[in-house]
Amino acid sequence: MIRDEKAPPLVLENFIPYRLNKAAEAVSQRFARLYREQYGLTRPEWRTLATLGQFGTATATVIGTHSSMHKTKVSRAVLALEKRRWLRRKRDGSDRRIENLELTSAGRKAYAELAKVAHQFETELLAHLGKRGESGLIAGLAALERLHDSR
Amino acid sequence: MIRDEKAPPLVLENFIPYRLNKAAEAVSQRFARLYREQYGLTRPEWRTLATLGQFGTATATVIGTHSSMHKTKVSRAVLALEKRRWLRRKRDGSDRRIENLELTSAGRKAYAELAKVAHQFETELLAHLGKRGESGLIAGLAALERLHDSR
DNA sequence: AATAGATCGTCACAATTGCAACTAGTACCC
DNA sequence: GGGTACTAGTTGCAATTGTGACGATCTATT
Repeated sequence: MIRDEKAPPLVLENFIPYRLNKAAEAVSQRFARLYREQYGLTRPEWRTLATLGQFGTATATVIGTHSSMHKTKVSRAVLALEKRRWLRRKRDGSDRRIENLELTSAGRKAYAELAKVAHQFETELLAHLGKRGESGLIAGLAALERLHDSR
Repeated sequence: MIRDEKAPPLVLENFIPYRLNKAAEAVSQRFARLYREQYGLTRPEWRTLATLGQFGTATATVIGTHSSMHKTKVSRAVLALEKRRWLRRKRDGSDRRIENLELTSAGRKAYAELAKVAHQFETELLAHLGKRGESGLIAGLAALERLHDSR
């Protein structure tokens, strides 16, 4: 048995949190180009659009919870999408603190296009991973989600 | 066969890039607490320390490449670690643009402690994922890395 | 119905980051 | 060997992000 006394205590490129972060970053960047270059959206704006497209109507707080964004990020993204006339604010009948947000028809159109782009990106991504990579990644993510949800 | 015509075009919480990002973020945040609360390090500082601990000596450029950080981030992290007297700059004999960076003994001590913390964190993380989650995650990350390295 | 405490969204401010320009130095190459 | 192009690292500035406080509103308690 050979023992290497100079082995570094930690090898960054093998360290799971680092690898996970780097992989996520790379995927995000690649995907972001699709909505940034074509539509000029930022990531918070994209997430807001996606949430609203999915829900039909939502408050800023709901958007933040659903898309894991801080409320100030949501606030700014909503403002930007409103300026672009992709969403509208409607006051709530029973609670005047709340804004019920919904996409305009232009917003729904953009959402439909971007949802298609997103699906295609995901499909291609998974295809490139191969069968084993795909099922592995999905199982790994599910395990991480279970871990974090239980805290 | 029932068909739901109102199914949203995209469900964010099932979208792989989003899930990957969220999982990575959560793991990072949890790990960051260990070096932030105990040592007052930022993430760029931690990565710089880790790289330098691993390599013994490295230039700022090498640190950036190895730890996937922009050179300005490295520059600022190096300055911070230098002020803390955890690293030293040495001029290169043959190229005076280069700074050969190395940890001081205080830096090496901190690195040794943090490397241990890191390993422990990783071990516990993987243990919590279960056998299937662990091997899946590793296979998935490997597949993503192959994909990105080949671009 | 008055008060206390929570929630919703926004804003001002500070910290962090990224970009582009810069200085200093090296390499090429005619 | 003088010009040109490249590389290493830093800095100033702008954009992005996070924090804390705020006004407005709602809920619960008494």
